[in-house]
Amino acid sequence: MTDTPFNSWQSVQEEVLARIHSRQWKPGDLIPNEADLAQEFGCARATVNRALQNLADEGLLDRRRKAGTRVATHPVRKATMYIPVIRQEIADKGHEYGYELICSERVLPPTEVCNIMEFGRRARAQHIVCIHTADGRPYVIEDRWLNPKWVSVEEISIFNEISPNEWLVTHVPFTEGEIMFSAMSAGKTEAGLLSCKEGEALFVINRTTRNKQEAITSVRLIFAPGYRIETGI
Amino acid sequence: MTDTPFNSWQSVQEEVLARIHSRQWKPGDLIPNEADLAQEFGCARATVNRALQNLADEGLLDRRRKAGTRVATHPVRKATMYIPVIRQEIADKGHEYGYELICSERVLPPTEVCNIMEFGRRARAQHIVCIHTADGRPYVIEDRWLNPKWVSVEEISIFNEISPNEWLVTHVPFTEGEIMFSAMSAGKTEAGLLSCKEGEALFVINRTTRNKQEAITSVRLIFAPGYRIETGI
DNA sequence: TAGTGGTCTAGACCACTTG
DNA sequence: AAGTGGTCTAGACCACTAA
Repeated sequence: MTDTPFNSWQSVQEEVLARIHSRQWKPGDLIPNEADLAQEFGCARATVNRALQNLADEGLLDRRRKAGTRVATHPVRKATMYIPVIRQEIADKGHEYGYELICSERVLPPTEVCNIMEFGRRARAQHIVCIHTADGRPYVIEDRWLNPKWVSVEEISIFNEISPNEWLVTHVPFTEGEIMFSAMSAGKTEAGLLSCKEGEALFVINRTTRNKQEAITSVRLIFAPGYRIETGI
Repeated sequence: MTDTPFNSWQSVQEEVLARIHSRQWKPGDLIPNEADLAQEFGCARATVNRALQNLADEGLLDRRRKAGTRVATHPVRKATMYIPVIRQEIADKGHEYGYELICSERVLPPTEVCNIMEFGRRARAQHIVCIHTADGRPYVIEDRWLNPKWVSVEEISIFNEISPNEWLVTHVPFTEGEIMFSAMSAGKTEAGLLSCKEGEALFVINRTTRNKQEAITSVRLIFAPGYRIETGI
């Protein structure tokens, strides 16, 4: 039992972290079980559990029933990226937001999009291209395919005023999705829309959202040169 | 009180999710307090708390004392990217891993690096450039600066055999860090090392790790063309 | 100042998994 | 079979903050 009791799960977590960082508990080491730690720290087991579970969620501990808790050998670095609505992202940076609809058409999607969204080959879908600007400068191209089942024909006219990016968030719920980060060279089209040179390196986010397996929309966001996305570890 | 009791926090979470997805509880709505939900679901308040807290962590609910719990109006999409050790990432994809040290020198870092790592302007640091290959093809360039305080001169020779990326994980603990994703065009150097054309778009990860504020290392990972990083939402 | 979420406790039972 | 983490409960008190 230590002299100062650890009466909050945060303080327990800090103590455990300190022991890991000081290498008193090294990667791969088995640490004492919850009951023993609770006694040592002078708190309830649930409190220890909360702390250890949190550290395990963050990837610093490996826990298995019966096998016990070990310090992770390869602390998988989890980086959590927050992906805001584009209008907010621009406003948060202190710039004036602008939006322009470039094109809206109901056509047969390319097979690549059909595959991702699991569409039949003969169904038309809504294709929308628009651009978001910050202080008048192009910020990102939004190139989106919409499953018409989730957006009625009447609703589509709203995209003259509000970006699909923003409208969908509050009007169509989703249950799962995938997201992908990559890089591409600006072609003639992108260079024109983003007013940059052909061949410049652009940051790209692809995102598909679904409601109970069924695809709602698939979007490709092509950012102007220099864009980057940051977070803490 | 519903007929079927919800006796696990997961089932409570599912029920709450179902109500959000069915728009019974819409974005911005105030939902009942924990005590009421506990009674309705026939479980303890702690169980409801666990479920709601988890949903709040995922960004689907906004919770504030006294103000209550609301369905998030702009469900901030949190994407959690898992950043494995490069050797493992390549092995997981079923390729044969290779590693080559390109350069290791103790020199004055450029001011850009000094700023990020908060170095004095006159202190030398260890600069290491190496390359990771998959089935013999260049996969990623690792361009790293090391704070000499954390790695002794004797230890540096190990990087002939093991990449800093892998060695650091198990030998030097860190407490915080920043990570940044971006895109760049291949210059002459990158094109040479990655055997790609000059001007191709490359995906880049910058990462700095610290131990109690003090910078340990700052690395830039420049991936071969076509690299992308994916995750679920 | 009152209502809400945040957390702790002590005890209990269960689920998993290793030896 | 037994040890470990995972979770539930009921009750309690606390911390924050909107009204």
